[in-house]
Amino acid sequence: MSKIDLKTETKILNAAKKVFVRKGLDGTRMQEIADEAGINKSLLHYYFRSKEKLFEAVFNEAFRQFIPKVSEAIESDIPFFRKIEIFVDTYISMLINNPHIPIFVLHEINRNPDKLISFMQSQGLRPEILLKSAMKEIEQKRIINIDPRHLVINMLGMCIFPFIAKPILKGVIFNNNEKAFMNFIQERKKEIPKFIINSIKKK
Amino acid sequence: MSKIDLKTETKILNAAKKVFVRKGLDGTRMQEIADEAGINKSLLHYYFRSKEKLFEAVFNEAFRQFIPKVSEAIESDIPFFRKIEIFVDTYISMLINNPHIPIFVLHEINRNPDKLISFMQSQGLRPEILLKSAMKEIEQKRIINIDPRHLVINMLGMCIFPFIAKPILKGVIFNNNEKAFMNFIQERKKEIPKFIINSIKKK
DNA sequence: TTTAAATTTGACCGTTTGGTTAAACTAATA
DNA sequence: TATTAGTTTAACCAAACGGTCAAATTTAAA
Repeated sequence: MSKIDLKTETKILNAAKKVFVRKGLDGTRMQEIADEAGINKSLLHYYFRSKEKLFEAVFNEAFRQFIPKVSEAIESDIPFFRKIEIFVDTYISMLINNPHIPIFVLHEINRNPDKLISFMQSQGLRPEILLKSAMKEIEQKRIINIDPRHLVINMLGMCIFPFIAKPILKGVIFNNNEKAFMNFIQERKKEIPKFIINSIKKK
Repeated sequence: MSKIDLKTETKILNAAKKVFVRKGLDGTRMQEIADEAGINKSLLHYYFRSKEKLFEAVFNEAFRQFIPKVSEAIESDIPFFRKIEIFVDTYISMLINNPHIPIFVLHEINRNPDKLISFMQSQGLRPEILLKSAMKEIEQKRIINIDPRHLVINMLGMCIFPFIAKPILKGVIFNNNEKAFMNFIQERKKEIPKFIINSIKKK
């Protein structure tokens, strides 16, 4: 099935994702989604009842991607430092493939925090896994004593921030050289784990 | 001069900032700004010609705040680790007072990256100060060998990220307890420098 | 082939939007 | 007081918006 023969519903979802992620809920015009999908505007309402409903379909998928799925690696019994390396590498790789997801999800979530709560519960979101994994490591005195919540948020911040601030960083530090910036992001797959492990390992 | 007697132009700017920062450029209605300022909508166009112009006035100030002013502390000859402590403490304090600035600036910058470049040049934005300060430290072998760009971005990410992801973190980690979350943010003023210094100090 | 259901279209609608305008009001100057 | 420039208001406008609808077209079952 070639890309041009995709089911209409799929074409709409793809187009909507592209436009919503680029322009946000308010900045998006239904007509623009229709154009992007190469279909009539009425079809949007035929398949999804309203702009809000279409947005939610797109947002839910984006949000699901944004929340790292780490259960497998983290719950296994590989060494803790290796888990950090895997997490960072996996998450940054995902962000490279979906560079606009963070700013999109975080912006919409800040605009409407209420929706988040119910949605998170509907997902099997289990952040305790990461935290508990770190706590066990502290108890066993294999890393220094650090609040695992700070540790996890530090890690997430270092992974995600460059994608949100990309235009600033690219402009200020890399003279708008896209290649140099992306190369820098690749480096971070190794730099971030190194930075974290350096900080929390026992001396 | 009481708050109620502020000049109209100031009232507009305050109201516009409040609404723009909360809802973004597209999500903001001129009428809502007028209501917030307690004036007639036409006055907005009397003082600022268009929505775009009014937005730019608000955005420029927000962006100025977002870019840390650190020249003084960083350029002085206090110890490098102390500089990190001052930077983080100062920046997080500013973010506590303006918690919506990051998501606002970063969202609008991603929507229109072009505007950024010319604007940054008009400002006396000098990121090299921070980078050079770190490089000197490395040359003198007082901290481990680390790319200063990663170091700076790590620091910024850890400071800013919690404010952008606040609804998620607050919901997932703190059961929507605002006080607990804000207390956690206060902790980070000390935790982040500790985390960084731990990572880059020579052993 | 006929028929009926599903899909797609263009024309249309009511509302909301940013923006305009002319008139009213205010305050300072002469 | 008369005049004038600066300020504020209500009424209004054209364009853009999300959404509807009936007709046209396609698809597939009978």
